[in-house]
Amino acid sequence: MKLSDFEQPSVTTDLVIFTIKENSLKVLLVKRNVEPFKDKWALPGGFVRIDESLEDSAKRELFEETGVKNVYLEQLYSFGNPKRDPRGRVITISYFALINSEKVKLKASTDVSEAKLFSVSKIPLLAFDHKEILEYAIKRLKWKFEYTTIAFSLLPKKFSLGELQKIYEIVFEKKIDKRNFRKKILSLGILKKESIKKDAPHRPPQLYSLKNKIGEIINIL
Amino acid sequence: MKLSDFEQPSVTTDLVIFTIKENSLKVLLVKRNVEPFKDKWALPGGFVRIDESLEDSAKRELFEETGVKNVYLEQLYSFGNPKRDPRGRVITISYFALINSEKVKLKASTDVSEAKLFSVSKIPLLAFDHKEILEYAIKRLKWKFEYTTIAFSLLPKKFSLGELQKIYEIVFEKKIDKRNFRKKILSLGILKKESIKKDAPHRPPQLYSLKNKIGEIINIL
DNA sequence: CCAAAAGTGTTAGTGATACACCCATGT
DNA sequence: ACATGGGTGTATCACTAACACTTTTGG
Repeated sequence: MKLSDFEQPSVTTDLVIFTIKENSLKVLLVKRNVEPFKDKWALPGGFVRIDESLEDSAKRELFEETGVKNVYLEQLYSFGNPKRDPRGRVITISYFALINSEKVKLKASTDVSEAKLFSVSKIPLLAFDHKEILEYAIKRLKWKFEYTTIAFSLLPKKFSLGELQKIYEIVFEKKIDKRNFRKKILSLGILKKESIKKDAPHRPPQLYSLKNKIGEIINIL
Repeated sequence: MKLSDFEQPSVTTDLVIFTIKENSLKVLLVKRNVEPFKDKWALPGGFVRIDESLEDSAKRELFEETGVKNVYLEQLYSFGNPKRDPRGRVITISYFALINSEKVKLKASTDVSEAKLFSVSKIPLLAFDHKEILEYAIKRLKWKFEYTTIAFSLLPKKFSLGELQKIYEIVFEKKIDKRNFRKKILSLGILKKESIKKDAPHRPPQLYSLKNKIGEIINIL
């Protein structure tokens, strides 16, 4: 039996890139300048090259769109409805990424006229089945925030508990009790005290850093 | 831009089919009778047809191997290391299924000389990267047992709490306190009392059924 | 002295765990 | 009568949730 005995689909990776900016959870979308769905917004993505792994493909596209590397990236789900792309059979492996908005340099790449961050509450019509992918990603994001430490990957090395709490409040769209939040985070035993921040326009906060190495995500179930 | 501008990989679905039999968690493996990995054990799977969805492909293969339909099936993860198949670029979308062993009729299909259930504690060397896929599936299975009601899909419509507990004990490989287990399950409020089982060789148990429709999995986080 | 965010404890309720004996049936 | 699995309650501990005031700084 040879591989060529079977019709071969095309395979892409698509990325749901989240960040927090201006007190809101944002996702990166690109405007397509080629058919199909020309001039429509879509998730960034592209074809998997024949000699790269799925994760490498996702990392490459992430870098092409945002200029960032070494950020939180995980495989989300694979979508393969035979009709999802009008050009023919295209299967996509979706990934989601979390990046610190300070580090991003948005670039429109080939096939794309514009790249922009959208609040997840104001998403335009999307190409292909990207609405479904995005909704799935948002669910997973919330879940991961609740049960792991991925939220920390949106912060600089040293951060205050207030900054951390703000991120949670934005993602869950609700106020959190400060005392309970601090108690819970500190009881995890994963933070190291750093210096006290200077030059705050109010009482300066205690800064913390992660004890384990950056990017190591732990489960707190 | 045309799809054919990109080299197209082959795409398969592979299945991790779990069941419980003889007080042990088992997984279905097939013995390959073609190259590569001829005469080696592997997860059942096959190429995705050009006009079927990923899930339909998994369902079709599940049916071909076991003769069962309408069982618990979920997408697991996609594996796409460029070297995972010596024949060339093959990306696989893995699925995991949970079936009641009473309903299974194992069939060796094309390319396969034998199909057999193996205890997860006694897995032979596997073809491709199937060991990795299986380990991932076992982790997910345990997680799902802990936080959802998938365990019920291994039972007949009417079952006793003892039968349910036994399944948990097999999957987690440890004894569970009977009183606490019953308290927790009953407090979920998802069970309906049925009749009392007759013809038990000991005190006959109260039978229960699920209030919601079969196959509906709920989260109990 | 005012504004703005940081920091701090206690109580009540809920869910998890540990634990041992009697019951109903078939043989 | 015995073997087998079915069935039951209580006490302790850990975690969660609700709740308000003082502190430190810059302007």
